[in-house]
Amino acid sequence: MAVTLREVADKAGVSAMTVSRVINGAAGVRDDTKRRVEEVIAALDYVPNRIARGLLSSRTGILGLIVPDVVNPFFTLVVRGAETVARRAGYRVLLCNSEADLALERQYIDDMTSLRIEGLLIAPVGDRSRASLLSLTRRSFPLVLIDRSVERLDCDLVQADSAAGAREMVEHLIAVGHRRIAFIKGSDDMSTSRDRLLGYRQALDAAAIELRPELVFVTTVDRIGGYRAMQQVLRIEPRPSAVFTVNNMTALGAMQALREQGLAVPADMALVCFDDVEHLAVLSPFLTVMDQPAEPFGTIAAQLLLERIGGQAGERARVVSLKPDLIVRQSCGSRSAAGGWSRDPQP
Amino acid sequence: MAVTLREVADKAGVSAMTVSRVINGAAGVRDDTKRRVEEVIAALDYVPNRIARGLLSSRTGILGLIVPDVVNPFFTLVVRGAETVARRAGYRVLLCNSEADLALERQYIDDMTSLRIEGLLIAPVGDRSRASLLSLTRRSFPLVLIDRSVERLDCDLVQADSAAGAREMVEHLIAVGHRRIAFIKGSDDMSTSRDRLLGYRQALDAAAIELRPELVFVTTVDRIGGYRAMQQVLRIEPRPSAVFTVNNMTALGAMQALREQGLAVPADMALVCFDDVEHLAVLSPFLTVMDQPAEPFGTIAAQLLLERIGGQAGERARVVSLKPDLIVRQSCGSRSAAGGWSRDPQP
DNA sequence: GCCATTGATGGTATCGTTAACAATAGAAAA
DNA sequence: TTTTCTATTGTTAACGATACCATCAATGGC
Repeated sequence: MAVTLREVADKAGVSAMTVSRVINGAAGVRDDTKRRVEEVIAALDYVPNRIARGLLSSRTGILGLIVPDVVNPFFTLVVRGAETVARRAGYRVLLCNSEADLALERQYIDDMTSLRIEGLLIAPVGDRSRASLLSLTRRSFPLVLIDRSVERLDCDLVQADSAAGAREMVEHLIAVGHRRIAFIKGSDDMSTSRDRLLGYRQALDAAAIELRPELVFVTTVDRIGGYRAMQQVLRIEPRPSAVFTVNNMTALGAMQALREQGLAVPADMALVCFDDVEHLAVLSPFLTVMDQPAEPFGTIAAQLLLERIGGQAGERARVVSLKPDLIVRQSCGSRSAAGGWSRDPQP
Repeated sequence: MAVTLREVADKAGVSAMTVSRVINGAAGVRDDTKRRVEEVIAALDYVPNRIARGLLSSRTGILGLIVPDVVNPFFTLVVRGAETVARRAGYRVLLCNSEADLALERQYIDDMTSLRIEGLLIAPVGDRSRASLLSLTRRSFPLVLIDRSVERLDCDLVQADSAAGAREMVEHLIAVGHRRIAFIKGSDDMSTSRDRLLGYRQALDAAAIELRPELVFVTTVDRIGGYRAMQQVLRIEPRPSAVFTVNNMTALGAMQALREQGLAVPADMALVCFDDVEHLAVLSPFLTVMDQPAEPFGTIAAQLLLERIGGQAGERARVVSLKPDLIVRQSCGSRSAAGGWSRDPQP
């Protein structure tokens, strides 16, 4: 169907090898031969078959990227960052959406392996992703984890300092007067949930506030999860005065639940979360958040991966911890930093 | 490096062909042989090499998807839709972000062709994408355009009825009392900009309002473009009472410019746009928009593409026009449909 | 008991490209 | 002139999987 190198060779009256040399800019081709071949290539609209090339060289020029939810603005930015770096290095990115489904994630990993991607960037579903990933690390396949670590899996990782971030955020809540603070988190299978719980605990401890297990809600880390969890929060007596949700999507769901009950933020309930909600911040910046540098997650992870592919990384796993940033806006009734507009995105 | 079929064959004491048969579930393998091979496959963690397979069959199982901006929630949803349908049909999606850059787009198209993707979904940069796409259509390569048509390029297309949508939206503005309405649009190179301008014109005509060229602003269809255009709008005397922006990102930028000037929506200026801003609608639904069914854009386009790949589509190009939906909220000072909350996303 | 038939398995060529080596021609050196 | 060299081009094999045909043993029918 598509034009092959051999057809070009025939039409140009040379051997396949000569055409190959022309394509790859190799030396040892006479100028007029080269010109003739190039003319035929242009005439036939010939494009080399990377698949065939890949078979021979096992260099496909493709990187895999698996995220649990492409629609989450955090991951969208990660994707953009990774893609940009990959492109500059001459790689394409094969993007897949695991939908936080372990079986689907496994299938994608197998598929990508089978397509001979040269390396994998992944924000894993959780610790149970270990089995799938282990088969990669065992044969030292280039692999970088994003956002979430996996227990007992020793490999490159780009994450935020979740515990410190959570602690700072909860300390802020305490500082502005909250003492009954609920925490909406994801499964303990995810390192981010564990780490943020730790920070929550530390902040409470430091303020000598008892951690009440009935104020910790476990749910799925998406909008619907946040929505349901907030409904549960609202059934608690006495009602907490503040809620800390584990990420942006759960915060959105939580907001929605509050709104449906006619409750206002921060008047009736303070609300904070991890991750900014990019576009939202522009339009009506009021949610106080622990912003993670999403795009750098992608760029740094891609760089680590490229280094590993290039054999420039040693045996040892490298862990990059990025510092999240507290952006104080208006969602926790803080009087200490009214507005906080200065930290908002510039056009 | 990776385990090959031949290694499995050797270890199992059979020929390569037999292993191939087992992998593909072909008949004609004795049960005990099959079992033995399967054991070796499991033991060696063997995964068939799709690249090699692809070389022989020219079926790589990869679809290409090129969008101008992955971060735009509209395209994010398109991606999700397309990916879901592709996966169900056993295909992977290679996603690339053209960043509305023609040269980059061309490079991606060439790269993907070279990787022997089986079909391409693309939201093209604009009419000037024609040259790149023509080389595909000429050899009837499976291709579906998303969101934007390309002049004089006859191929499958999934779009919204932009003209009708724009007209309805501007008519709404007129109905609630606006007569001096600015329009922030993208380059005429994009069909969506042309079509929406047409709708704008029709609505004005129908109301016997003269279209004033100085109220039409051309910019890039991203946040910064909307921001700059709105700054220009604010310099016009007398100031328009309403602004219609061509998409969600320009609306965000426009909002930002307004906020910086301390202007309120809709009190000081009405604002409407095409595309909803998903997450935003949940948190503080106030922007009146012409919502496009983003995810169906992706699913339908993918279906059309799969049909074409499967040879179930005829010669003729198929054009699917999806109806956008006016969601009236509070950003144009409408009293006729106060709130409009009923149309907002449910959890 | 012999040949046809069936079922299981192996051998070979192939996909498009390239690495490694071979071969040719003309030029330079002897 | 003959040899050696260099520049250019061609040949062969290989990457991993599979289609196609060949082979072989066992079975059944006569």
